[in-house]
Amino acid sequence: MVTIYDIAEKAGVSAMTVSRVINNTGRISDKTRAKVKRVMDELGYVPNQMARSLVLQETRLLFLIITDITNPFYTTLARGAEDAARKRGYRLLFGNTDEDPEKENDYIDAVLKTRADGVLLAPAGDASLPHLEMLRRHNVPFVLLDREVPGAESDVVLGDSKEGARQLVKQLVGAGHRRIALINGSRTISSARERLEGYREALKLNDLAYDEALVLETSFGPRSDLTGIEAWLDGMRPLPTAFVAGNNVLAVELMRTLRSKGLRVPEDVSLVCFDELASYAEMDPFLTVISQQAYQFGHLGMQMLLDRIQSPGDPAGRRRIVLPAELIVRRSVRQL
Amino acid sequence: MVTIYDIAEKAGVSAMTVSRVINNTGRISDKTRAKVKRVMDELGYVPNQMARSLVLQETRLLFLIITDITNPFYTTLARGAEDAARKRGYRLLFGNTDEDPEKENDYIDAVLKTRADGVLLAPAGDASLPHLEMLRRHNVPFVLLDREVPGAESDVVLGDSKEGARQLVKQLVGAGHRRIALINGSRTISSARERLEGYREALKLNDLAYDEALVLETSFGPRSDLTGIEAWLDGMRPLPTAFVAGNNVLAVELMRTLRSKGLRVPEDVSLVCFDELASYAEMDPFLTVISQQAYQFGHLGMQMLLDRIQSPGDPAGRRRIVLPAELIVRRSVRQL
DNA sequence: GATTAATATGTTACCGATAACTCTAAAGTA
DNA sequence: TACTTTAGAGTTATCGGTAACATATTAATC
Repeated sequence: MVTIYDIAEKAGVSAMTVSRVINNTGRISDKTRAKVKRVMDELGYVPNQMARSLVLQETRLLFLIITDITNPFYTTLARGAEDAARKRGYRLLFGNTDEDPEKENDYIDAVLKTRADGVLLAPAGDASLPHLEMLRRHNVPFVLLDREVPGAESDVVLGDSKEGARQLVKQLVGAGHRRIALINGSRTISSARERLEGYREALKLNDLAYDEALVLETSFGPRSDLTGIEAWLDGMRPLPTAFVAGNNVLAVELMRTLRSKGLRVPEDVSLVCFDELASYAEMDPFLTVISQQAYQFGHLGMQMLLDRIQSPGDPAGRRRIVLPAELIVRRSVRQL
Repeated sequence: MVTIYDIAEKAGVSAMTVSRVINNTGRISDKTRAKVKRVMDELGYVPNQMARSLVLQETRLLFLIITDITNPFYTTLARGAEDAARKRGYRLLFGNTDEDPEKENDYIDAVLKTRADGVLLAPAGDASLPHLEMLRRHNVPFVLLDREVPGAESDVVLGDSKEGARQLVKQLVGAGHRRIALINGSRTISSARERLEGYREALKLNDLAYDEALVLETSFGPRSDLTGIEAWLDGMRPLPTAFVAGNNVLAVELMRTLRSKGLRVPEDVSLVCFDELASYAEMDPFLTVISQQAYQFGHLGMQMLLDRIQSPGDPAGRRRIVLPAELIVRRSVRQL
């Protein structure tokens, strides 16, 4: 590997002069600068970022840790985060946890070892608290995305899950449904709790009883973790006329299972959910959903993070952004 | 930040002893080891990866550079690559180029600056050649995914695009179609060329004339780059009875445009394409596709890369893996 | 022409780790 | 007992950069 010392020797100057040319600092005569640059080109010099970071105590590296890289909500979010990071000269490392606190722990470890300047994290769940404490202990700024962690007073960008759930239920009730089921993620995840609560509130508001049998708590994905849907369906008699799914992955799995039982949506049962399925859903817009501004989650979150990083002394308290939920009515609800 | 020197001082040993405890090298008495470990825990020590890499000349960091992070083909591929990398103790950095050679150049630059141990690259196109030469010049092992670059003798994992295109056309011809259009990615991309060629071969084999007007060359995505579909459709008289799309993004865009013109698939026109749309496509399997083993692209590619990295002296020539194309027949082709 | 100021460059120390070598004391050997 | 091993540590140099200070020119000022 070519180093500044190689350049320095060949150009007949000191290493410091080369460093100055690279960083455009200090004063350098045009002649020297030209000579150094020529030698750099000749030898194909590329600065060693590690050596730089070591002395500068700054890596310009950020981590984005998400729970499911195949979920379009998160990839869209990732794009938003990446755009914002690039714009301000930071590089972004992605991590994928599959909602597994173990894997998340591995990534937190990587963050610390790498001395990343900050972290954008969609936490696996409440069990992420020790990880956040770890980050705080090591003074690594972080912003949570999509989910809160009780006990961690952190910056966070959330969707309005409770209101979203209310709207979905309201939509169903408006279409005449009275037996409405909910398939949801784990209660260890704040957004799942909020969605359940919104669902219950909306039921109460419409004088519908809450029936535990109509609620399935499973996982937000990835799909291999989704179990028990079939048994749940078989256990409900009579079958609900409508379903609310806590996210896109659940909606898909539920729909697949319904189909395997010969049940069609919306002819036989109605279905609404959180999140768009994919950009491909636009091909044949079908599901009535609460659409979340995935890109904004990443973009705003990244901006908050960079603000924290670039003004570390700023005493400003915790920042909490709640993005509104938008109901998009399509064709998956049948009017009873 | 806590360093080995802090540990050393507090434990009353030298920094080297601490290093030995961390890496489990050399000889250390149980007593000393225990003492050092205790101090490490107390102070919450985390090794500085950069300092380590600097002296070891190895980062255990790999880059995966893909062209579209919102395309499920690539996210599935990414998962395959990540799994393989984790298993062997490497960390993975993702980059997203949007098929833009400029952005790709930025990432190649990042690879070099970071001194990553290797790169897995889905090249933006033939214009990526200088980037590959750059990597070679700096002795960074790399493996290409999904696309070849003429002039670069590199390891590569490909799909059998030509055969895939042949099968798609054959399927259409078998259903009675004789006026078959192709919407494809840029000819600067090897897989687009192969798909075009397979399309032409299959036409010839079935005594159908090749008509340039029936072929649109646009982009494999992201969607904002897709233009000219509507004008192309309007220019074809009569309209083809069937379409082949060069990938999933194109299929979606085409379908959306067709729908906006009041044309339904398959009632009015038939459509087949490369790649699954998303895992969500399984919800309501509809499109007849050539399904590629996206996970395997990433997994095998990563294994090849790690093999290269871990036996650098190995003189073995270029390795080229071609994964077979599998036709999955569903409901998007109408029998004429 | 001597002094001061500005410009251009060099020297040294350090960031946080590890390799290679050295040293010391206790154990083993003849 | 004298000599060799060996276990368990320490010292020093180095990886590739940059900050801070020092120095040598050249130009400006009186």
